[in-house]
Amino acid sequence: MARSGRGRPVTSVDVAAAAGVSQATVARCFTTPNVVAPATRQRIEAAADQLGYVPNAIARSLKSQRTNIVGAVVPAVGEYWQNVVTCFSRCLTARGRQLLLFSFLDQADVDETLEAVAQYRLDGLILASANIAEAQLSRMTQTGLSLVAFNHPDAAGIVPSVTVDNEAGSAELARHLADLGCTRVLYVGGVAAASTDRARFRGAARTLASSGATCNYMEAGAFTYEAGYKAADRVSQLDRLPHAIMVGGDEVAFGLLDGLRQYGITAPTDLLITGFDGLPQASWAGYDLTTLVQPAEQLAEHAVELAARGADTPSNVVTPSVVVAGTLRRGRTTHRGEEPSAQPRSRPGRGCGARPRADR
Amino acid sequence: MARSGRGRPVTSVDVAAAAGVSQATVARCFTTPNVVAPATRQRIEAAADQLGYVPNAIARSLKSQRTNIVGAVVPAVGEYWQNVVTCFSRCLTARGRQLLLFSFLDQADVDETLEAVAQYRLDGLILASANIAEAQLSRMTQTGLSLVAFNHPDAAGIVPSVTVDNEAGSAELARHLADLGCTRVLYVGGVAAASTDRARFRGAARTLASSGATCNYMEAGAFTYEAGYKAADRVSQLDRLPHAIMVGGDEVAFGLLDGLRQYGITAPTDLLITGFDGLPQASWAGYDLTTLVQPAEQLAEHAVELAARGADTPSNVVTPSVVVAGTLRRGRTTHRGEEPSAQPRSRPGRGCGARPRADR
DNA sequence: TGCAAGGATGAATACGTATGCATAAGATGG
DNA sequence: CCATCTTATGCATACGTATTCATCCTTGCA
Repeated sequence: MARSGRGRPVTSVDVAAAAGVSQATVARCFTTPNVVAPATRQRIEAAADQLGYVPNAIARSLKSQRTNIVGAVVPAVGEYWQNVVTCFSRCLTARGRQLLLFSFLDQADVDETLEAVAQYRLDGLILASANIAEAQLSRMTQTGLSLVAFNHPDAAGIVPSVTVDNEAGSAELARHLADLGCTRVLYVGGVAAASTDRARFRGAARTLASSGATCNYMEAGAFTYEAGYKAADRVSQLDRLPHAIMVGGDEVAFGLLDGLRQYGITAPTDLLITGFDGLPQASWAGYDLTTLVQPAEQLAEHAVELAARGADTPSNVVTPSVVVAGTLRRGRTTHRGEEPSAQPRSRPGRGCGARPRADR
Repeated sequence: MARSGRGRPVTSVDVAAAAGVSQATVARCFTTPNVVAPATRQRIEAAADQLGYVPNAIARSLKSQRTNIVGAVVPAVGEYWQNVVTCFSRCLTARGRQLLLFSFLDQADVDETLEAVAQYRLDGLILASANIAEAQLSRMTQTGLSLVAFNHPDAAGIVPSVTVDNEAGSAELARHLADLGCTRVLYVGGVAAASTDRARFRGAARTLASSGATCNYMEAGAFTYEAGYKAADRVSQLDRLPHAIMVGGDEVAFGLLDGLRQYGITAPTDLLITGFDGLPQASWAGYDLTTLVQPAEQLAEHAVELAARGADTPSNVVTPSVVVAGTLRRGRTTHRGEEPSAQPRSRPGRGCGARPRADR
């Protein structure tokens, strides 16, 4: 963005003048280079280089009606979300798009945020939160930009949605516990109102019931470490400890583990513990948590794909919903028998899980 | 972004027609409402509401030459950065601006990224990385957009810079150790080439030397958990264990702690350990690490302030550099004497530290 | 009643690029 | 050698808003 002689930023007009061609040719040189003669192109590129010309994406967006920007509305709290944001950014950068990020603390801020979002004519918008109101979703559908709900199973019918298979994943964890002989299980959820939380509990309860095991529900109140830490108080006051505790999120599980330790309760000695998400820390030797690893990179890829697609595709195609299976990670917290292995496995690439295979 | 009758998105012209006024008046109604007559304004607002008109920020930006968007180039890895990004987003949203995020894995991608950045005429750009080349910084200075270096002490002379006081913070940690009687200290840095790493080691070495203590340097190789975990191998092979290990970053310290435990070495029994950054996990009961808490929110506030300011201010003012003091957090890892306190202090708001005071 | 001042609005233009249409020059074929 | 087709380029316009200038109407005051 060098300045031209008169202090104005350099535009394609300046380059055109310097190269002795019309502005239109300069524009073509940067969008469809193959339609301009090699000799001319060289002259233009030389002039552009010398003047320090940088195409103006704002003007380009105004004319072409596409910004090449995808927005993401994401909760401000939690390791899980921070990881997801990073994946979004990487996926978008990889396909030459930019990420406009909105992170909100309070659910109430979302309305305001969405209003601000609408002003920028984004190519797509990823709504990443398990408790955006369905009414709000329907309203956004009207606006014509391609929405994608991330990690919000209940939105599947309304807008294109991308989630891990919460119910199946939770069922897998439950089966793992049942196989280990657990018959009394406690499910510690994050926020009961979250659709992810409900789906995970459903999967656990269903599987355990079919094995003749019981599964009570307790709400931690948030998907945070502190919530888990505090939940430990209530757990310790139970008449009898359950055989196992399934926790709705890894971060909550960490808090619960640390909290229970204050009461002299440890896993796997006194009870077994599982998490959900597969955060990097789950692989850390300090916790070594059994959990369901979300293929974050793969999920992000799908979300970005759907969000960016909307820019080109007409809206007559049906809204697809993607559900990806997670992977069970067995850690020390459900490891009955000998002592923990001496060397925990190396941490799997920031918890991003398996990369999407090229052939499918 | 509802569509008008002919399928085109609704523009201020449509609203003007519906309200029986000119487009100019509609525009004024959304930018300087007080100059339009109350009655007219009401008519316009009604028409806008009914048509579902949303102002087009792209067009607005093209005309007004300011996008209201601030960019941030941030490393894709590490809890520390994820936390900072969240703070950026919050600060920007609070002042009605948006965050365009670029997260890079490989340092080599930065060049490419910066090129893409330049196309969007951002109001400001925050470069958050301790090892962006100085040559690159100088080059960016030419472009006229207001740059801010975040967490890159060495950039202070070239562009406006915002950092925690690395040297003083590290000195404070060192003094803490010296007071506890440590005379042989090992400094485990993340990346020796990073200017933050150098500043922190400088502060430690200087302070310890003046107390008659020694301070050797060891490079972990990265600011990650794994790097710390692997560094534990080398530490265990030392002839004599140091009295204390100062680690250049909390995440590295977590890895080191877990790694050392494999060798039966624990803190504070066998040696003392300090970190740097003040990540949320440092307060978790599982680690309870002594560290220097970076006032992330306050730092982000300053960075955003400087970046956003550039949009209005002429560039004749000198480039200021902000250095904010961190806060010492004493944890169990340097706690000589009785057993750990029963109830660790509650986690301080996502490690954002003290909020900026209103009165100063 | 007449005139000046001020307030509200409209007409016109600019921001920087992309693109349809027209045109000129060269290439190809009969 | 002319007709036709292809290729490269220029002209003009549109994208949607902000803003300057001019105009008209209202109001206050003499």
